[in-house]
Amino acid sequence: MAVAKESPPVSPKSGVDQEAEYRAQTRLWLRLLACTTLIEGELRRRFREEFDFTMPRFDVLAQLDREPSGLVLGELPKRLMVSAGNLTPIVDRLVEDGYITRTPSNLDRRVQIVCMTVEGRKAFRRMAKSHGSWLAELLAGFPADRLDGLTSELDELKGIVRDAMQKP
Amino acid sequence: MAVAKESPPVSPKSGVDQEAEYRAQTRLWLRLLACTTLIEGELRRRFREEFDFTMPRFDVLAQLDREPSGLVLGELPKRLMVSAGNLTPIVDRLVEDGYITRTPSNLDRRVQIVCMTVEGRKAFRRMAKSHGSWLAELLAGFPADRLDGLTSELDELKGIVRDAMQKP
DNA sequence: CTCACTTATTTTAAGTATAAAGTATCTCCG
DNA sequence: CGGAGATACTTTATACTTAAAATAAGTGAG
Repeated sequence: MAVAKESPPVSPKSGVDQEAEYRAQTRLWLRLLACTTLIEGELRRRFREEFDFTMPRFDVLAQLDREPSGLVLGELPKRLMVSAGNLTPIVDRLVEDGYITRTPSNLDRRVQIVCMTVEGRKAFRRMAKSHGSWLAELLAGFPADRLDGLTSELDELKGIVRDAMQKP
Repeated sequence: MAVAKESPPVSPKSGVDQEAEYRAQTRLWLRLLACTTLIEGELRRRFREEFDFTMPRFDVLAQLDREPSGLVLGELPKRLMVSAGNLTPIVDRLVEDGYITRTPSNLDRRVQIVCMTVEGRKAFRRMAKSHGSWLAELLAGFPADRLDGLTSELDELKGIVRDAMQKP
């Protein structure tokens, strides 16, 4: 089947161009990381100061807010892109603090259903409002008519990266 | 990984437009976060599998690689945008494992100079090479002629966010 | 039925992260 | 000088994170 000794490059770019593309890719990655770190850090700080709350806890509530009938616990790690083991103590504390309930399913005793409580929902809405205005404040300087364009590009990037991860 | 829904406007624009901008900002933030999480997770996984190494450790080496004469320890938290206390155990382990040295300055005994060892530099170069090709693999599908444009936009965004954080 | 498999969740070990308090050293004003 | 305050770094307490092992419950082939 294979004939050539050294498999020919998929894209026959010359060394210099390839080097340049490498650097451009690295720059993109570093910028992406810097932006996210910067915003995330600021949001985290404010969550802590204003509400004595953390972002992972908020993220769980955000998922449950749109599910009035609750969610199978196992759905959370998938949606939040975190490991299952990570979620256990976070959910524990949210239950303990009265924001959510955790009920075993009676169809399958391995499964648990998590559901926001009334107080949880109230607290979430209050925090979500602040979260939104903090974000608006941080991003205010970015031209409104270019928000969607940038979002699309990132969407595209996300799809590309996901595909690249799927293949092997 | 904050995931908020929408809430009322903040700046003195009116109604519908403001709502729309608000949602566009949230979408942008979620996409940014998703891209970074996705790429970071994959890079972390590979670092671990291939080199039994972590990204924070790699990041420290990356900073020291460009400083043949070493770096004042206090410079690291600034460059890496992490807290100083966080760095202590990471640097400890890198010293322990022989990748770097930590020497007290004799001009100011509070100050420490960290410097890569020969083996550290060798290990770093090997890992950096893989890091680069992993990134190239993940980003390969993104048009090379648009890399710089996206990077510029993120650069701009970073500046805007930083300014917004400065003001208060 | 039962034993191997699968699935849902928790536990554990190791590492990363922050904020805040602590220690040591330096600087400089009075 | 000498002590107040600044600076460099570490320690502590708490929380998040993953990978991998453990537990527990369902599923299905023989």
